[in-house]
Amino acid sequence: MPGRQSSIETIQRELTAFARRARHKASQLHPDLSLVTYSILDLITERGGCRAADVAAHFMLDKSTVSRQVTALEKLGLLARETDPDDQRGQILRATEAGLTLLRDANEQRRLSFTARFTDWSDEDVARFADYLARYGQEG
Amino acid sequence: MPGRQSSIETIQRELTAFARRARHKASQLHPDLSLVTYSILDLITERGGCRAADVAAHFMLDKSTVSRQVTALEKLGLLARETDPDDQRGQILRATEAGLTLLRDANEQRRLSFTARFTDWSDEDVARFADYLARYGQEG
DNA sequence: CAAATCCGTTGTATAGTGCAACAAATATCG
DNA sequence: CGATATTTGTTGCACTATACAACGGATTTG
Repeated sequence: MPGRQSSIETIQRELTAFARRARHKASQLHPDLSLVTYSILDLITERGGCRAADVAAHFMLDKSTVSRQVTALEKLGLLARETDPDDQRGQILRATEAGLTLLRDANEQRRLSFTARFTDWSDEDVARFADYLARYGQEG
Repeated sequence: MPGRQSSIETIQRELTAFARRARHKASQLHPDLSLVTYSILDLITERGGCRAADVAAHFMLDKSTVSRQVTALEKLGLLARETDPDDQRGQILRATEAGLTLLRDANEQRRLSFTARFTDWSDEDVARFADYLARYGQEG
């Protein structure tokens, strides 16, 4: 029996290892979208349009960082901004058609890559693993 | 019933979210060691001394990156290099006493931080989560 | 209305990273 | 054995992601 403390160490080690590799893999998976731009595009799409400040808060990024990433996405034609009619300070960010297409494609490639990793796993194990991760993510 | 595909999407999303935040948190946790330098110090200690090429391979980093991180760790007095007597091209990297002390301290802080996150979890759930993560990490 | 606050941009600095070129040591093969 | 290839690490260069600070415009608050 491994014991709780040793299990926690395993979790820590494995999650850290994953984090270290994530950017590398993300860029390999889809060269046009970094982990961050992908995440931004995904968030604003999921929310049906949101503001840069929301993105910054959600990802714990500085607003200047978000501003630059958004500018980059806009230059690539993947995202459009419009001034919020209710508050002229803010902008509402939305993915363009091209952005949505790319996002769908990126999601699909990521899905395939992840799916390949779970070929040996039973449906039950996949479901439980997902539950644990969701629970972990929620608590922090 | 969520279904296998949707579980895989959850896993993907949660792991991605974790990766995004990991560096940020790591630097908050211990300002002297970044996620990468911490990982390098940990690896060479766990292996009882190893070479820069091994580090690069293990973390999928370019050798130049490792070279610079190792230089930085050496300048901080956390790590020492000695030429490998069996192969004068290579160097054997080892943590110094100061490096070991800092590593132990960083590990302890990380342990506390992780432990706090699992206060609501049963021992069984923690153990299963660790098993899943280890299994996931092994297959890639 | 004046002051404080919020939103986004831009200037500046830093860390992390990869690629390419290189030098030295070692391995391989004719 | 000797020429060539490979491995190991360093350095120059470029680029991305990031934070912090200063700013200008818009809105809220007192």
